[in-house]
Amino acid sequence: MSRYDRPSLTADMAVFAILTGEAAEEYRKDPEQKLGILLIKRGGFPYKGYWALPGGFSAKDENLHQTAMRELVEETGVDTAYLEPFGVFSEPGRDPRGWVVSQGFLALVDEHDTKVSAGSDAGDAAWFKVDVSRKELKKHVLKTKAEIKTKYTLRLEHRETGEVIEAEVEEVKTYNNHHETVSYSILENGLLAFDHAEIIVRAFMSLHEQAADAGRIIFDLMPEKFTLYSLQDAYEIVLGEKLLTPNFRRKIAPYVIETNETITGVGHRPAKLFKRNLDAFYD
Amino acid sequence: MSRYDRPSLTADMAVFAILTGEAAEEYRKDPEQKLGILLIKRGGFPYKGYWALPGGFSAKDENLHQTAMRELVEETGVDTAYLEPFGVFSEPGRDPRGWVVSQGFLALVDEHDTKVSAGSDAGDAAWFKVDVSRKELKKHVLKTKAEIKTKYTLRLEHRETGEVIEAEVEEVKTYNNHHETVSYSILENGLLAFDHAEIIVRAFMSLHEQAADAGRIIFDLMPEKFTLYSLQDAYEIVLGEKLLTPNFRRKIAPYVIETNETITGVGHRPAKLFKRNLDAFYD
DNA sequence: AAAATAGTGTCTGTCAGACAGTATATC
DNA sequence: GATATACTGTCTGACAGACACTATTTT
Repeated sequence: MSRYDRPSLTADMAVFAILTGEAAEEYRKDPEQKLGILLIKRGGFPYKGYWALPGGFSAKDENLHQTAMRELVEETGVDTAYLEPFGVFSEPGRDPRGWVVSQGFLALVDEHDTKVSAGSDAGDAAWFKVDVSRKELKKHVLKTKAEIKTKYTLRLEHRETGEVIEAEVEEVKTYNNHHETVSYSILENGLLAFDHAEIIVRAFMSLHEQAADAGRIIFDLMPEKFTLYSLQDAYEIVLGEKLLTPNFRRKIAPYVIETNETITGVGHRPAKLFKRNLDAFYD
Repeated sequence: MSRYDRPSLTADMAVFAILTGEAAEEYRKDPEQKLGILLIKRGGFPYKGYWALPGGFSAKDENLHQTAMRELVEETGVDTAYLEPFGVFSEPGRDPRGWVVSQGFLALVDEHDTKVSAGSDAGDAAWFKVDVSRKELKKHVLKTKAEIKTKYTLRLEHRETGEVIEAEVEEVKTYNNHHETVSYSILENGLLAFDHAEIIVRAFMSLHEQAADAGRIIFDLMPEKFTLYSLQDAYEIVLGEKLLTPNFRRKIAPYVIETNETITGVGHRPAKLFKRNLDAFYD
């Protein structure tokens, strides 16, 4: 055993939340909601001054899920989030300090539960609005081999300062003898540390995919009580497309229960508040 | 950095294939097909004489996918398999030799491409027929918390010797404040080394899930040319249920192309051979 | 002809997509 | 009453489930 080198092991977390915009300018319109991700400005080398995902080293006496949970509590104060591993990042050279292998975690939280206070003291943790756009670059198909390149452009905007980070990640799907292989490479890092541009893109893809499949994962981004429109908005943000209200409501009806409360102070007819129907979540 | 302990890192592979049974006794019936997994009898301590998944340590200059591919070639001779990471195993104490973290890979191969020769010399690598049965144990639902326990019974049968290994793994899904957490524990190891009972069960679950969703993953278990019935059989084996032939064919029609060959020597009307329709796989 | 598998046509109910319409709060 | 959002009813077409039927080869 000891003749093998050993890597350091870390858990990196893509913490997503729905960010509610500031009160709208147009006096009666609803505030815009966006998908947000939590990033931390690095204070030390390497990548000093760059933005990175929250995360940290795993200790010998804990599993990686515990590592991630521990870091999440430290960074956000949240202790009951949806937390799920979505990929391992082990490319040689991904960390200039040496051999570091990272487990990526997808964490979904309700922003209001976090203690990442808005505009906190020069704080090094901040919410960024996330936009991921996808562009198929080329299909290259031969007899027994095919290659499809897709470019993902990641745009992050600092919620308070407006600072913008842009990064590009390329996905290559190779079909060799009908077997699919996927690989990623970073084309442009922007001000993101390490390979975190790739981790963020893949975390978003994982979120998107799960939302498209079962959908229920979106509830983990919502507060305890919510309106059906804010829920629909969350779906639309993650799926990247508009949904038709009647159809959406028909689909999620089994998963929600009406309360007898409504929202207030909105300048138009107030919406009813709903909560999750727990029973429907237990398959 | 150096003040942290470091784990050893390994890739463990659940190599699945469809095993075609011996010629049937009843003179004209088709041979039965089963799902098979490749296991290796451990020659050294710990767990000497127990069966384990093929796998090995990752080296500093390769990523985990390369580690897995390297091991797969060594063990089976196959170099173009479907190979996909499905989970990380990092529970403290999972390996008595120390801190070992393992990335689990799902590998799907066509058995006929492998060099794990049937009944090879006291060989320490062997195909086992796999059966996983699932039993929901209990639902325990309170106001803000729920717990669902499910027991998975794994039954492995050595293809040549008939040796049977039985293991049991318990899955606990906890819903706390509406957030799902899943954890696994091994109830009964049988003659399986380390936590490989859990890895095998979760690999099977991953295969099952992907087959139920998109379905196309099943093609990775098939040879280049196949009959629609053998394809349906593979689906049925992985999904664990019978399918209706006309509906199945309607569903997979876009993914296959008819050749003008047929199988021969079957004692009844021979079936046409089909191959994959590559174009349909490129989303 | 019997056995066994190969393969097709079509009815039906469910459900997602689309759209038209009604309701109710604030300003 | 104007504005803005809240909420509902129903038509339609696509598609999965079910089943009845025909076809073709070997023994």
